[in-house]
Amino acid sequence: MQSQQSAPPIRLPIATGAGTFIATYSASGLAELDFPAAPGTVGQTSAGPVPPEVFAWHDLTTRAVLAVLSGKPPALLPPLDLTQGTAFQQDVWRELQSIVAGQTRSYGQIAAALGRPKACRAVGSACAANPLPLLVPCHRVLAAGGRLGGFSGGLHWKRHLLQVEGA
DNA sequence: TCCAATATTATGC
DNA sequence: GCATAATATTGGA
Repeated sequence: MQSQQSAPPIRLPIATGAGTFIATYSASGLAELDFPAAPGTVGQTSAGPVPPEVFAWHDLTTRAVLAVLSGKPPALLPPLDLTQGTAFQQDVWRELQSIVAGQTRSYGQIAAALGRPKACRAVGSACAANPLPLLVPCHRVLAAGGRLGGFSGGLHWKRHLLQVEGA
């Protein structure tokens, strides 16, 4: 890369009934989505003008997040920038997006779908590194036997999301 | 290159 | 149910 940083990440808040999420956009699309942190902590949202592209992405992201929180699949998603993870992680995230709302799969199932049936633990690590919870439905991945595994940002989110989806 | 950690799973008690 | 071993992938020293 050149020494010039012409495209710094842009952070925008998403206000929902459950709190304010923070969406981070790169030059390629939505790069990260954070759960509401401390109450009142909106974080450093980007100052200055927001590029038209990002503004359009943020509109799609906002609607998608609100839809998922309501237990409905997002009708349209902004371009996702998943170039930060390893090849294995990107493979896992791509597999997660194929899970339909209301359906659940186990870490072992995801691992098997990737051709590594014994990589269940690695799949869990990949999910933990998922920068886009909700949009990449890591909350629909359970441990064997239908037990809840873990979840970044708190298990209560995972439980709530599964409940509204009827899973 | 080696070591330790992990959002798992299977087995044994 | 709880404890233990095994397995794949990652990140840091």
